[in-house]
Amino acid sequence: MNIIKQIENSIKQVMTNSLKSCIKKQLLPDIKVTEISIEKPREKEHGTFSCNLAMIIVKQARMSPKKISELLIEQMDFNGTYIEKAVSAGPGFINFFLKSDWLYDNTRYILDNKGTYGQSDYGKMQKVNVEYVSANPTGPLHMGNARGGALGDLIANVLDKAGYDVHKEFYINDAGNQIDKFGKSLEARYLQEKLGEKQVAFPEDGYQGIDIINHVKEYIKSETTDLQTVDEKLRQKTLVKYALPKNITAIKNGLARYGITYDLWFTEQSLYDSGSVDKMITYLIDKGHTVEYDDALWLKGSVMNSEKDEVLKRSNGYPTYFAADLAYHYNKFYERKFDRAINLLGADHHGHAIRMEGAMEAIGIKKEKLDIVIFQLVRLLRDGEVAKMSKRTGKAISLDDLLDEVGVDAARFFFNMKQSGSHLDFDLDLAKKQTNENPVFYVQYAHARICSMLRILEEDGVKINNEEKLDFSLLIEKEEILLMEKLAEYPNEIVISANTLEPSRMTRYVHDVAALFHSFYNACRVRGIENKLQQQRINLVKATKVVLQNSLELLSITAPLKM
RNA sequence: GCGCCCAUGGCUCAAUUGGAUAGAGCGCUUGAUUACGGAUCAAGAGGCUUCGGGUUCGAUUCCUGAUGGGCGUGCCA
Repeated sequence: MNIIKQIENSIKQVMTNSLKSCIKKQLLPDIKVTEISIEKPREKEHGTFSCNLAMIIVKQARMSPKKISELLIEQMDFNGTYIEKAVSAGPGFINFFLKSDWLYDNTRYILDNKGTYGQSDYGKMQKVNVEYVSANPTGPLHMGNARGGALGDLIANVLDKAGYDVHKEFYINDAGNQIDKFGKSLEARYLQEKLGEKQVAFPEDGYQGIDIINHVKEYIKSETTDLQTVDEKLRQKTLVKYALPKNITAIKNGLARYGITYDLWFTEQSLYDSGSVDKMITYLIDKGHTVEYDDALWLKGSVMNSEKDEVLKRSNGYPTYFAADLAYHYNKFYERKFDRAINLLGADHHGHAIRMEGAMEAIGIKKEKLDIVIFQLVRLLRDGEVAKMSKRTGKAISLDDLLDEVGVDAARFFFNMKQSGSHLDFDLDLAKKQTNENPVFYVQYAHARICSMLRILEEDGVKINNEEKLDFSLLIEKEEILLMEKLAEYPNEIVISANTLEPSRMTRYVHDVAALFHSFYNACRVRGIENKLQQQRINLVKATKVVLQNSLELLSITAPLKM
């Protein structure tokens, strides 16, 4: 149940009926309305919900919005709703004030449902494929992957709770050019180990990372056959076959530590093995979407709204990453029948994203079915300065380094504090601080405080499991009402996040819940008060705990019992 | 050059996707505990939403121009 949506619908119904009645009584001309929108006003004095219908139909009604709103209100019938009154305000808004029952009912609902509170059927079990991180397996995970991971995982979680059938996927780029490069880099390091560093040139565009050298050293320790004498191709292939699975395992372990697991690790190579890439290319040729020049096969720019053509098959006969990615998307939509696909990409890939979106129609997929979420790049800050290198390893800071330094909870929270479109400065010092400056601790403290409160009450001999007939009618303090209102917003926050694919609002939401709880805590005592009120407050505290737990779980952040 | 993204108090970000008096956190100032965890709370100061022009009942939001920044513009992925 999503009580906000439910009430919005009931208000829409009231508005529609009232409009009909106005027209019937010829108070208003026959007005056509396509969509009535209900909003949540910023100001408390403007009610719990408001509607701007009167202002929208000004032209059709040929009347002042103020007058229209008054007519509409006169014809309203609130029977069977939570509405207490409707008031015309400002330029012509109609503000709705609700009876407190809606909050009491919802709080009861939270305790009846606990872990499933927040779940809705908004998505109607549409099959959605969410692909994120998909890091190059030629090296360790970097900060872009870390942000994409936290964001993608939260998007997947939010869609799941909003009632979509979500599949989480990692696309392993284990074919093509960069694997060649990986092999050549390994080979060069191998020969350098064997013959001396100066004797063998390292490829100009090779992978410089120390992890390549480590792979080779380990390989030499365990090697049975000396690769110096074998054929170049076989040597590279052998080294790749040794090192690539190790890298993939490291990525899997790193992400698992980060709290991310996938339904499927899809390999690019499988698209070649099954002939899907060739089929894709043939299909595009048949459709007349391609053109040949400079010994290469190109996808026409015109079919993807681009000025430039895009290479599908290189002059050396190898298909490009772009061709494989088209085959991959064909696979998602046609072979696995997803209704929707969501890809997360760093801003450094937005060129690819635009071309992919453009090319969807060319392979027979409606472009609305593919959502590419571009997130801006990350800067790490330490002592107010940009931090590029890890202090410990001297290399670029990897996900593992970050988790060692600030922990999973802080990383997950910080990467989701900002909208994907904005650049993100990750303050390492702040993430480590165990003070009120750090929002993660603020939120977790609220949860720990609730736990310790309930523990103490129990030690006092107070019954804290009194959920048979839940009554909240004594909760009338401002702090109690505000807290209950915030708890009621939870399911809708999830729906909005799923809808916009912008779930950073969830970190703000959980922070708000914590803040309102702390206010409540300071204003309303629970311990040592009259029994009836005490029971109601205990149950409010427990409902708060449920919402904190659920939203922290959504973010993959722990909800500590004490700190 | 062209394309995409961004610009909001000192700092980091919001603004229900076009709504009412632009909100939070940090920092700053003042105050609160013989009581459930002071890792908390209450209050205050701080804004020409980068700058022009346009669209309309109404613009931080949409269009357009300028300025400043990030990224892209490969037979890389």
